[in-house]
Amino acid sequence: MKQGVDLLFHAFLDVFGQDEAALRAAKLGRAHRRALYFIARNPGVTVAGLLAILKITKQSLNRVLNDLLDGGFVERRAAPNDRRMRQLRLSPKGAQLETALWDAQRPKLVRAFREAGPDAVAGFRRVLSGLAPAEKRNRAIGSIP
Amino acid sequence: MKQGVDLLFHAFLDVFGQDEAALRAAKLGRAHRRALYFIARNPGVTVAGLLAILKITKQSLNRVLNDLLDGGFVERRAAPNDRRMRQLRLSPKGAQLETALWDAQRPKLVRAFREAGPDAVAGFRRVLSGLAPAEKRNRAIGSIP
DNA sequence: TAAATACGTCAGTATGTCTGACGTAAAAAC
DNA sequence: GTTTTTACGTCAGACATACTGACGTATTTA
Repeated sequence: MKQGVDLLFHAFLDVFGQDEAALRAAKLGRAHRRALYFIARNPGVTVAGLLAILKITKQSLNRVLNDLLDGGFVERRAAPNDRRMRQLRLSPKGAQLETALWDAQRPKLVRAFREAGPDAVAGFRRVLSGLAPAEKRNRAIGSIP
Repeated sequence: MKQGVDLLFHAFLDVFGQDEAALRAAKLGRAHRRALYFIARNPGVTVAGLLAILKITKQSLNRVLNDLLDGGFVERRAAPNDRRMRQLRLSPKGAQLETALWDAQRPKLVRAFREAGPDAVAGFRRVLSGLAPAEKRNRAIGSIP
């Protein structure tokens, strides 16, 4: 079982620990990359929703978010039904960056998934779904499905 | 595929992001916990070996390692065959802490693994093995198997 | 109108990590 | 047997990320 934890650690480093040139070019760090990724995954997610995903504090997110807003990577606007909430989505510029970042790490994932085979991938998902907290197994709270 | 990345992120947070009371009681942080874990997993690992696992710099590790040495959680001694290398292992006190930490997170893993079933676990390992860099798939360089 | 909610921000702090430079002991190369 | 390389330790300074706590604002709900 500990072997599984080892693997989880290394795989996570491999997927999320990369130091992309495209990121540094945009003067962004890994925290920005994660935010960007989950905004892309959950277009229209609210600030509270994103906080729940990233599990960081409002203050921590705000710094990152302001960088992304200042850089024009993310757009923020009031939710139509409740104007207290702010919905977040990628700008075209942000989407372009996200695509570039994703394309850079995609081959590794494709290869791993294909080499393992569909049954292994199904098992991979089942185990990780059991590990991740129940509320987070699907899309984020506050996102528009 | 991105769904798999989402899962990996949340599962990692769940497994490695915990803020154990036992850690704070020992005045240690998550970086110490990771070092402790991988020393426990690779008894006799060298400093360079541990660096390769954690993928941090020598200076970063040294601060963490010194805390662990000062606290009496880890023992360091020269390798018999090459006295330039230092082998790291847990002290009884360190092993005790590691066991306590592990026992705290174990139930979650046991449950996830059991609920998913052995085939799913096998798939989980296959996929993660494909994601993790090849050199790290087994035990660490510098460890005594 | 009053209270609660969702968010933004200011200020200060802790943690974890980095680069760069320098030093030491031991092994390997010559 | 001297020189070079290796493996590690350390000092100094910096940056990135995240935290706690307090306070302000707009908007919705009671």
